[in-house]
Amino acid sequence: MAKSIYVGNLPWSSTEDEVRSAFAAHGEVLSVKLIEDRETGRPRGFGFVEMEDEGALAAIDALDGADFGGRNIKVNEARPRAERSPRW
DNA sequence: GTTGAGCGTT
Repeated sequence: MAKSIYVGNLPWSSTEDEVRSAFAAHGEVLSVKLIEDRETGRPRGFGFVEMEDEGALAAIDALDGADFGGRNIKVNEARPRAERSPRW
């Protein structure tokens, strides 16, 4: 299973490809998800990255507070999210 | 054409 990573303080002009490239340098990136306002469609400036456990820890330790697009991003382990479709 | 702490919906 993979580990979810929260990435905040991102530039509004940043893309998933940039985030994926930055995280891919420290481990295998399974998926990248940038969150944007579902109502207005504007980027919220943060996102989530799925990586393997060791890669996630390495990326968090290496990219937390690192310079990304001219800003120091915040990288931490993401909080558990509610299931999209409960089976019961 | 804007803004700046935060935790997501495919």
